[in-house]
Amino acid sequence: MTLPSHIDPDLLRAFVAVVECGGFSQAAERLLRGQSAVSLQIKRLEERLGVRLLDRNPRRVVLTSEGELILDHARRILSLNDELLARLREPELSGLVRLGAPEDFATSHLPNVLARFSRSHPRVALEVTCELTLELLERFHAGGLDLALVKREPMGHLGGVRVWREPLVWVAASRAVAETADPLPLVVSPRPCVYRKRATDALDSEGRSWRIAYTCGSLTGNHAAVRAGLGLTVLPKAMVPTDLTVLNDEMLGLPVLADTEIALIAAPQLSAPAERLRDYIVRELEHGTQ
Amino acid sequence: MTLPSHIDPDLLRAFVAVVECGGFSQAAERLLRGQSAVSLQIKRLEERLGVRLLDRNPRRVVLTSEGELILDHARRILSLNDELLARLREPELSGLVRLGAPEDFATSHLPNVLARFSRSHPRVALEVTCELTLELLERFHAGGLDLALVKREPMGHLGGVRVWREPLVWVAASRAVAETADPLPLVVSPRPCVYRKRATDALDSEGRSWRIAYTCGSLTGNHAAVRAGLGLTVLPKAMVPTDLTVLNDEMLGLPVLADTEIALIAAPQLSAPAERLRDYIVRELEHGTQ
DNA sequence: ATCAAATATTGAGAAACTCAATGATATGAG
DNA sequence: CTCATATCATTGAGTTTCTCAATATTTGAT
Repeated sequence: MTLPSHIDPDLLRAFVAVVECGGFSQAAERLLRGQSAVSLQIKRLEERLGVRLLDRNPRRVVLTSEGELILDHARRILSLNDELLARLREPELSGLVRLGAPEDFATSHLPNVLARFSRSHPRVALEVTCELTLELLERFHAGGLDLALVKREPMGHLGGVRVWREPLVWVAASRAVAETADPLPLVVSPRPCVYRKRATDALDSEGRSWRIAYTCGSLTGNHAAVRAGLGLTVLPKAMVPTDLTVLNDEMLGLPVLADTEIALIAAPQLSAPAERLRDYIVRELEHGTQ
Repeated sequence: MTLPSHIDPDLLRAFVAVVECGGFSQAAERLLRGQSAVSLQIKRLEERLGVRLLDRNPRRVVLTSEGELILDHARRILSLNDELLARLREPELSGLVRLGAPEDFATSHLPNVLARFSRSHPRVALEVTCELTLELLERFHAGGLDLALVKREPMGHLGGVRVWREPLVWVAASRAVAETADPLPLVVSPRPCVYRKRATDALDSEGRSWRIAYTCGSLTGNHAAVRAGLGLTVLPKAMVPTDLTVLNDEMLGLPVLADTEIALIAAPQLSAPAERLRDYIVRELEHGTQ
């Protein structure tokens, strides 16, 4: 006996209705269908799946263990189904969404997500602002952004939903840079930069001396400086340019860095398009390295 | 024009196939079906949804914006569908899963989840161990647990997947306890307790003096002590017994506490039932207050 | 035993689906 | 400009599947 490759949602709906109503007849009423139809639907479902889903007694209907196993799935499928239809019913979204993001994130993981979003919402204009996290927060709280992706200190209470987590690593043009230099030369973004703080705090707590060798507001500027051998920097693992070297912590006595967390924060009363983008980002990034 | 309430997954599969193959004919081949069938399927889908999904040219097929909007959803529905079927194909799971959890979590949010799991996997035995987080970790690393839910310091690098996050609050029998007493009397679990450390660290960093007034290994024991006015304790917000009072931080000068994070960690080579439970817990708790 | 309440079955009619063949259309080579 | 070609659209017949209404069967309580 071979299982089919598709399950008719109609059958699943009947199944869920029977479970929730506690009987075939009540379910039939709710489904605006005859009792025999429901009976046959359940029978069909059971036949196709090759398992018994419900134990029928004249008094009550109870789930078998296979029924339990499926119930969750069935509900999820139905809710996706409904969501899809609901989305088609509502008019096409249009408007402007102002999104803030740190430059590194905006140039690495974000573009694909935004591109897909934009293709399915051609009348929504996206305005992306790239700044350092603390500046983004300022702008956000001043009402200048609908949504912002910010680097969150693990302790932080900014609220928001975490959408990304990634190890932070030390990066240099070659191992030599870290081996020889004693005040460790750092290449980082200017002052309120989260990674900069993360790096210097970690070094301080190990009593290792450091100095700022180069500072540049632009990410690629910093990459260039590192490439030129001016010093080390700190980057999320997935964003290390291929021609730079990740420094293995233990070997060089560099401190371990806490993971980066990127969280999405949203203004109190979002417009419909902003709300949609929020949901989209959360869902798309949800599988980011946990 | 009224939308139907169900979408035939078969049609969605055809739609996705056309998008992925870049054409009706290739899709037909993949679906083991005639080209006209695919053409009609797409037509039906478009008619039912009331939107045009694909722009057809003899050279290539491109998604409309509505198509983009749906594609994600369609893929998700199909993958749930497949997952459900895959699950039915495999033999019934059986065996033992050893799960560790802190007592508070094990008595609050966990039971429902485990009950549902157990109903759909009647041949899987669950052995739940309640201990303090650090003891759980010890036991876990000694190979004594397949899965463990542990309180994670936000900084922590235990790995694992976060499954729960909840504000931590100060709790007492009445406001009076915190107002009058100067060395703040605390009711907490014995030593390696995460909350205990969280509380005393927070107090220390504000220079507020405290003393341990009562210590008990059992959660309900601690509740009783608090109820009797012996001191304050710290609890996740949702777990405060109704007859105890949550102390509003600012008023009493109590420090703000970082959120609790509960993470699920898993042994390297999980048995099939343990793997299933892991997935189940992650999914079920995924909507816990972010 | 008998009854009441529930589900199961049956057969007929309607609807939907697939196929194979044919029609229509845009693209690019000559 | 014309035509060959690859591609999707349409048509009509045959088949399968679904629903309904009526009827049979099952089960547990009295």
